[in-house]
Amino acid sequence: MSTNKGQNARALVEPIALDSRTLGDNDLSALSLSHNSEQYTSNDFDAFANIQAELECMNADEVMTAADDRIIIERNVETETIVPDVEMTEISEQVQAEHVYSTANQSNQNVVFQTKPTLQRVPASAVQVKPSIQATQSQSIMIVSPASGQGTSQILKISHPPTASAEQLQSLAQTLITGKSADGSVVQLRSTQPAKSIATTSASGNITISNMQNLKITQPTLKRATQNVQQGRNVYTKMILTGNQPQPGTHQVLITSSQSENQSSSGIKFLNNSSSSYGITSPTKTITLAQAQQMGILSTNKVQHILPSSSQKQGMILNKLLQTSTSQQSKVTIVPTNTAKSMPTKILPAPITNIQAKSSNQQSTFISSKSSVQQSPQKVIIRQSSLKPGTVLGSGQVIRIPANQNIVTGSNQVHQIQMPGRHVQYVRLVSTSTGTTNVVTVSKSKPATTLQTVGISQKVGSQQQIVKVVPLNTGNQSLRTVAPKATLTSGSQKLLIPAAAAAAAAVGNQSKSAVAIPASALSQLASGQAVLSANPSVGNIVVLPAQYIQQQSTDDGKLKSQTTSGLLGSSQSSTTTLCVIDGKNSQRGTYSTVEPNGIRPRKPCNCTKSQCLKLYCDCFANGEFCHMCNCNNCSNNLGNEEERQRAIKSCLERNPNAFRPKIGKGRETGDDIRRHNKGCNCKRSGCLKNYCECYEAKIPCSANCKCIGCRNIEDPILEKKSLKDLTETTEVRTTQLSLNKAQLQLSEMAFRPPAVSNTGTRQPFNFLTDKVVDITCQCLMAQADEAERNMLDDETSQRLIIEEFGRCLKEIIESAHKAEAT
DNA sequence: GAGTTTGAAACT
DNA sequence: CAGTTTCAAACTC
Repeated sequence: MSTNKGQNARALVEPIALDSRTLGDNDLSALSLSHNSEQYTSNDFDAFANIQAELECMNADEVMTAADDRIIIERNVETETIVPDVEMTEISEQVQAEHVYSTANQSNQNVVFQTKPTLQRVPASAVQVKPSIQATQSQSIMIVSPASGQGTSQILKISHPPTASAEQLQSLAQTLITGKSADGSVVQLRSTQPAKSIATTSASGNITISNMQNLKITQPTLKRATQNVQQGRNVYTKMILTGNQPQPGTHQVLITSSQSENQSSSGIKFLNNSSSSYGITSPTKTITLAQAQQMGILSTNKVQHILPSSSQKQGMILNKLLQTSTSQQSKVTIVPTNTAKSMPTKILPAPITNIQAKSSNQQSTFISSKSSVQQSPQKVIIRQSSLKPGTVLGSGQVIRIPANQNIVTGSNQVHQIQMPGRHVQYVRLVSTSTGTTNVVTVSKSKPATTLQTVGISQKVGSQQQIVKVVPLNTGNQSLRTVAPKATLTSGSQKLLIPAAAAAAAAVGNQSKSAVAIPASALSQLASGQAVLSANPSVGNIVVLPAQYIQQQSTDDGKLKSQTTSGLLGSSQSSTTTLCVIDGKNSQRGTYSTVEPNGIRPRKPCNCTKSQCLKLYCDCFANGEFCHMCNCNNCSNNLGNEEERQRAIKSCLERNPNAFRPKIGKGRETGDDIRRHNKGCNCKRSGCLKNYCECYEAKIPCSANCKCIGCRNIEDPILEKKSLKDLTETTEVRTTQLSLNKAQLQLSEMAFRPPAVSNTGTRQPFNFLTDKVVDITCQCLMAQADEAERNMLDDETSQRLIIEEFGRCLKEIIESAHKAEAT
């Protein structure tokens, strides 16, 4: 295992999408955990995952070599701390049952499993458990390789306390491996019966065959891991592996499965009840079903991951993976950790200051505990569920943060913002090697989920820099900002992004549909600026420097949380907005156009009377704080959070969907055609100006619109034309339609002559009623208009009009003859 | 940059 | 729910 010392912290936050279809608001609330500022700097970390699972899909021959019974990873291995993703899909047969498996085995074990490529079930004969000779660490490695020896092998690393017993490891491994059903869609977290099927080759004699069913079932000892079961919608089954002797280093493994109404979901929760710090000395890692899913162990279908709450009020909402069933085999995402400089991955942005590099005797093959936190590269990744499994993210440690995780205002914290009906926002923050933080990815969130903000603190040099990420509402603005309307370049504030960073961002877009922004670029962004991702699949996020929030908090002293339910817009509009506030740039009222990397600052508002607390204000409507705007008497800021919340509430009372995106995707056809959810009401613009929200969003008006004289129709031919051409073309069409209509009316009127004349005979002139004459005149006028529009000379125009008149007369006469015949 | 137009939001 | 007013952005000059 190579190590990369000196690499600076790297933080990636990848979005994890939540699916409202599988996870309702209640469900989210049930899973919601709040976080305070001390969450990651105190013993609260103890509540987080303690078991690290590392899977890596690689060729069996290159995976590892066994030397002295010690597993050596010859390849850079990334460590990942994953905050459980939540997905309500799989049904667990164990409902509301919590099992605590207590063991007190002090021996450390390295376990090697071999199973079938499908990993659906571990054949008894295929499983081997090999204790590591140098079992001085609390980590075990399981190699899952195809029984045939062909294909890719997967490494499952499990960090566990020294007291972890072989049974625990086996059970855990077995559970993980058996977490995939035969069809790849059902995840069963039931306690497997690995003991019966596991043949141990352990020479230590510590490994015994245990049946998990025989384990002591107790009430969960994890007070913080409470799961709210909401009326049977989501029931979680917890299997807890815990040490009998709570002590530093003792770890608990909580495997949680949930059951929802229509979909069953499973989750694995790893909890650490020890009081030991979440430091390097006891690297902990949590693997969720989502992770397992992504690693290929589990099906990509519907896996729910749940993270343990850290404290009584600190709950962590699990992210729900949105991935639908994919026939594609999941690959293991390999994020090369800085092997030499790698540091234990933390769940969520752990406070770097509290992490001490203790080169413990721990021999984690995957995690290097040598580097200090400041020096260790740290990458926080909120993984977007929609991403294909196996996407190579790059090197660095990975931290997965649940999309709906609550974040309490404070430095180093992850914020959760409850957004009823809104999508989860994703942010990937990547710190460069120089210690700067990069906002890499903002992904699209799902409705009926909660938004989360992520605060990441990192050391930049000797100064710690904290960046807060606040989800934003997407909407038309984002759409139009992305639109090639780059007309405000002059005088606009520049978003300086190094070319290298831009290139990196481009690379990120290729693999992750993400936009990378170097910290330096972020620092250059004016506060309140919105960085939009050209990627339509990303969500909106506002990044606020911690100091800004802190300052605001200090100013009014009442800033507590960024939880603004309903404040932030959902991101169905599938665009991402990053609002980076660093407080450094004082330029106001300007914004730049879309950057080459698709990032664009937010446009400032100019509100004067609304205090930016009404939907008139785009900032407010998009769930953003006004910053660097031109507004007057603005209350859309942290200093007026109370008032702002009232305004949000008021808006939601008037319209519960007030903060939902106006532009959605058509569901009926299953395509991705965007449409205005509410529709426009244009009357005079013909829906051909930006007054029209549909036109502004570059989408044709739909049946939802109540516009008058709409010309914003979906016509591929017309779309290629300019506005002027479009207008003219539309006029031509209108004229032709009127002409055709008049002609049709004439034909119909002529064919239906009036009543018989007094003489009893039907003469042609009897058909020349006023109506027929009127229609004939309309035909002639329409023809005249058409000739004029075509810029025809008078002679030609007259000829056409006369010809039209002749046609009318002919039709009248023919109609008369038909009438006589009848 | 001032004034006008426009349509969404807010209000009645 | 329809009509009116308010508002800020879009637009024009």
